[in-house]
Parts: sequence; structure tokens; C-alpha cells
Amino acid sequence: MKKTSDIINKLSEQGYRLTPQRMMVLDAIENSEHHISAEEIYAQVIMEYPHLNISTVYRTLELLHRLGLVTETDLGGGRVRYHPADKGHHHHLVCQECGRVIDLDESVTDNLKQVLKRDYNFTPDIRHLALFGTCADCKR
Amino acid sequence: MKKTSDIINKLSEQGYRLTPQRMMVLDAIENSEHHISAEEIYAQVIMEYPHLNISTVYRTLELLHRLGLVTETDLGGGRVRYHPADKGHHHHLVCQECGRVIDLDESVTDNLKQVLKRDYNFTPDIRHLALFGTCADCKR
DNA sequence: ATTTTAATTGCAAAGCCTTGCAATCACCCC
DNA sequence: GGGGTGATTGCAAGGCTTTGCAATTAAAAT
Repeated sequence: MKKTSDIINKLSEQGYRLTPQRMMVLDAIENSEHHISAEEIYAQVIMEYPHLNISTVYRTLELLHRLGLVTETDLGGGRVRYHPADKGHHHHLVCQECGRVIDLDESVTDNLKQVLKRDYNFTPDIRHLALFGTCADCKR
Repeated sequence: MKKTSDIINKLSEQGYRLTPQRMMVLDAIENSEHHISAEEIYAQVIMEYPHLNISTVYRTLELLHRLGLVTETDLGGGRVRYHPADKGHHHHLVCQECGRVIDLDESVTDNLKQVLKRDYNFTPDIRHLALFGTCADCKR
């Protein structure tokens, strides 16, 4: 429960209220092993706290994302997935044929980031990129 | 109207039917100067052909995208935008502060594509990437 | 030209996410 | 500890997109 307090501290420092709803959403994200969706968070929290509304989940996720505390990734499947930012950034290759997801180290985008910075003075926020394509096995 | 026939030929070659609905959606995409959204296509087509249903627009776009004939890009703003693939690929930098969109040449991702191919034997389909971040003017 | 057949469409419902608004509540101050 | 205040929530409605299904229709077969 130490990680949770880190994020709680950041929220509190920045003047955001620590509501039970936020705490429970946070808990669900922090305790999730994989990338978790809004509906999964909702389903999990509601077991102990049936009064929660799903729009609160979405608003909490939007806040945490805006503050850089969680990353948002669209791995396909029509729903966005979330991950605590302090659990390490990484990227994903998603095979459009077989659905396989390959995890990549964050460093694969280092060169791209440098070029964008150098040539456009643009600072990209590429912390959790999903790239679609065809994996080795599906290449005929 | 030459471009349209190119795509029509490809559809027909691959055994897809050439329905009036598809033709009109195609026309709207081909004649659009900028990246166009599904609703914009719908609004445009319906002026001449009021019977069209918007789900047909979405299904046509999904088909054209699957066949690689149009690109799909999420530039933010909660709706996806489409562009004919043969009008040239390019990428976009979207500033999260001011909303400004900077167009990039396709070549900025060449290095990344090579690395993914070399290290993972993965062939990414990066034809129209949107990257979010902070532009030069918004950097304080 | 007619028939056949599977692809495509329209419709209605649903899915994921966002938003406006009034009611509630966390936190600051005394 | 109790009151004031603005942030936050729940609710309901809406926006964009997808999907199941029966009816229609393009194109192949006759």
C-alpha cells in the first residue's frame, strides 16, 4: 500500500480531494497486475462499494492521466487500458492478425523523440505507445 | 474522378460489391481536402442521397481501412478522421496545450520501423501516426 | 432476362465514454 | 467540533461507434 500513498500524496499536494471513490479506483489500478480497463476497475470497486458511479471512474482516470500518474493505452478491442506510471513505461506491438501483444522497452522511441525535439522543438508525451502491424508468425 | 476508379477497381478485384452507398462515401473521402470524419462524410452524402444510414458509413470506412485504402487517425477531439491512403502518408504532432497540429513527413518513423523489423521481426503499419505532446510555443 | 445466393444495407439496440447540473461532501478556517 | 465553500459525485442524457438481424440487392449462374 506504499505506492498508493505516493499517488495520494501527489493528489493532496496539488489540492485535489481524497474521496473514498478516488482511493478505491486508485487501489484497483495499483493492485492490478496488467493493464486494466475502466469497466474492470468499476466491476472490482463495486464489489465493496456498490454506490460508485462509472462516470466517477472515468473522471478519476482522466485526472490521474492528466497529472501523469497513470498511462492510457489503446490496445485495440474498443477500450482504453490504464497502467500506473510508476510501474515502468513501455510500449506495445499489437499484431492485427493474431492479436498477440509484444512488450517493448521504452527506449525504442528514444531516437524518434530526439528527432522531434531537434527538428520541431516538440516534446512528445510518448510513454505508452501501441503500434499495430503484423508479427513474425503471421507473416506468410 | 480517376482516383475514385482506382479504389473502385481494387474493391471489385477483391470481390466486394460496388453499391451506390460505397461509391458515394468514397467520393466524399476522395474529394475532401483535409482529414474527414465519419459524420462529415455522412452529412455530405446525405444531401444527395438521403436514405443512407450512418452505420453504412462506418462499415465502409472499416472496410477501406482494412484493405489499406484509407488511413485512420485519432487527432483527439473524440472522433477518428480518415484520409485516402494514396494522397500521401504523413504523421501529426498534436499539442495538448493549444491544440495545434503539426504535419510531419512519413520518414520520421523510418528508424523506428527498422528497429522493430530488425529486433522483433515485426512489420508495423505506421502510416498515419498522431503523437501528443507540447509544442515549442507552449513550452514555458 | 430470370433466378440464385451471399454480401450489404437499414434499423434498432447496445457499448464505451463524456458532459451538464443539482446535490453532496472533503477540507479549510474559526 | 461546526460552518462555509468550492471540488466532486451521482444521475441522466448525449455523442461517437459497433453490432445483430431481417430485408434488400449486386453480381454470378442459369
